[in-house]
Amino acid sequence: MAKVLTSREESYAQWYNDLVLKADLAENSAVRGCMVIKPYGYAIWEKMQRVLDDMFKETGHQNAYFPLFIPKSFFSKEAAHVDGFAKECAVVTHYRLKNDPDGKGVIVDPDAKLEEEYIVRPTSETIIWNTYKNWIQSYRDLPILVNQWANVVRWEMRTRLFLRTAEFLWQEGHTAHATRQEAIEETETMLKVYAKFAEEWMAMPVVQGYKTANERFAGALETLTIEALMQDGKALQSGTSHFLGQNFAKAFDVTFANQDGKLDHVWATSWGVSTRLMGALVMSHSDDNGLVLPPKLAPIQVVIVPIYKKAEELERINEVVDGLVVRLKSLGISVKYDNDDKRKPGWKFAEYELKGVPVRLAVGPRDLENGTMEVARRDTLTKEIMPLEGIETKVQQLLNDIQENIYKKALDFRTAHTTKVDDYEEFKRLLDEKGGFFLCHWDGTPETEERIKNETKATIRCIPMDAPEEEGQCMVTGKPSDRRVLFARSY
RNA sequence: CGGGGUGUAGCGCAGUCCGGUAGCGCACCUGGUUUGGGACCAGGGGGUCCCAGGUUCGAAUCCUGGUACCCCGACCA
Repeated sequence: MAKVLTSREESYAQWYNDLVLKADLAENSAVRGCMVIKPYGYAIWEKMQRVLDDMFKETGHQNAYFPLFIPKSFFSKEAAHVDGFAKECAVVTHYRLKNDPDGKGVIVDPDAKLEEEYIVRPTSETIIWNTYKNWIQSYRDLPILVNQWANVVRWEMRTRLFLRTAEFLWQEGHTAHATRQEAIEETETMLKVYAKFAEEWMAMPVVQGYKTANERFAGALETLTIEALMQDGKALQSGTSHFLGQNFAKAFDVTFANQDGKLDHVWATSWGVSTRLMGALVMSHSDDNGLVLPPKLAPIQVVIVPIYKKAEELERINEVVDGLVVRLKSLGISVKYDNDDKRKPGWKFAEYELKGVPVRLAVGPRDLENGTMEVARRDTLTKEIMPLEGIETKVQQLLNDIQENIYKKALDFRTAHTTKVDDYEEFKRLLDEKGGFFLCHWDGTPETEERIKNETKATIRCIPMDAPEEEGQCMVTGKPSDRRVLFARSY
């Protein structure tokens, strides 16, 4: 087969880029740092959205929509929040263009300068809390459980398709609660939703944990995260859920009367996942032949390719396949019958492999004679001949097997690349030689964390939720530590 | 924002050192033979050589300035 991708070994970054482009997921646009998500890539995102949206609804949330533009003054009300985002905000200063008096084209009309500039939202906490202020008077108005699907803009220095783009699509949940406890529970619930989505739909194992103070969201008291391990041994933060305490309520003066009639500030959370998940999906499972998609998120789960010489043969194949398509669809399987005469079987095989279609069925004259089909699975690249009779249930089972298998494969990889290390020199050595996750003792100080980051480029991805208590000594300072934390180099 | 690289047909590239009027592969169009892992043969169409200025009889090629994108770093989801 013609190699269309750079191999992972040759250059992981180039492989990723080639794959996103060649599998028709996305491409760079005329706008610096902004991508075009192509129909096939967007179809995957839509599946992600649908599943997540259902999960949000099941946990009691409703969707709403807030403005793209945020008055600069709103933005600056929460000090930590400003610090976190100020350096990467796009700003709208004018509202009109006019013809260039000196010639061709248009210029910004200097007479149309805005009284107050708008920030293009990098996240919506400020506009939302300014709004919630009007929605909340009493404990009876709480909780507010709202999510929005939106685009946001963060003017990044360096961008990579899906992993970091100047504009990206995401969802942001913003909730308001009467008690601290309830808000904390919400934060945890939503992290669990993300973890479940990552593992059961994306087939991507994640570590759930707490961010250290350094890595926390700007304005949060606690940030929970799911961290996934990519095939090149780097971590990818794949979703975050923040306990915001009363910070935004105080900044925007959002109070409510509790059951005792006393005024209190509202407790807040926010949580989000973005199109970055697309990058995570690509880097979790794919190989040098192309994309490998989990069946549960694949836009096309089964593709059927006819093999024929004459038009009469195709007609006979069509008859057989048409019935099968109906049976597969009735099982809820998304199937594409590609009997396009302009492409040949070999071309189609390669194309659907590149695009990560989990199962491919091929039917030719031999199969018509024998009452069989050739069944090929993308994850293992294996093929077998199966009887046509009852093949739809076999295919359904196969899709489940593939979903499980790629999860297991990713989990095995993570297990093999998660190392307990107690010695700092060994940590540095293994970080270069092996990569992956490292479980190490840390003295809990931002200074030590910073030092490790500067010296090794590894950061604390999280303090895992399930980390067992374990007496130990910080690998750098030797000071006491009561549990191991998760280190890695990351995207 | 620093370092490196690249802009030539829809895509991938050669040609640039050493100036002479643009080429290869894929894709596309026509016809035929093909079709169980990216088919083959024959014919054909397609270019402001990133932009602007300069040098020259003549610039894809040399000079000056600009611009866009990619990769590596610092910053971040």
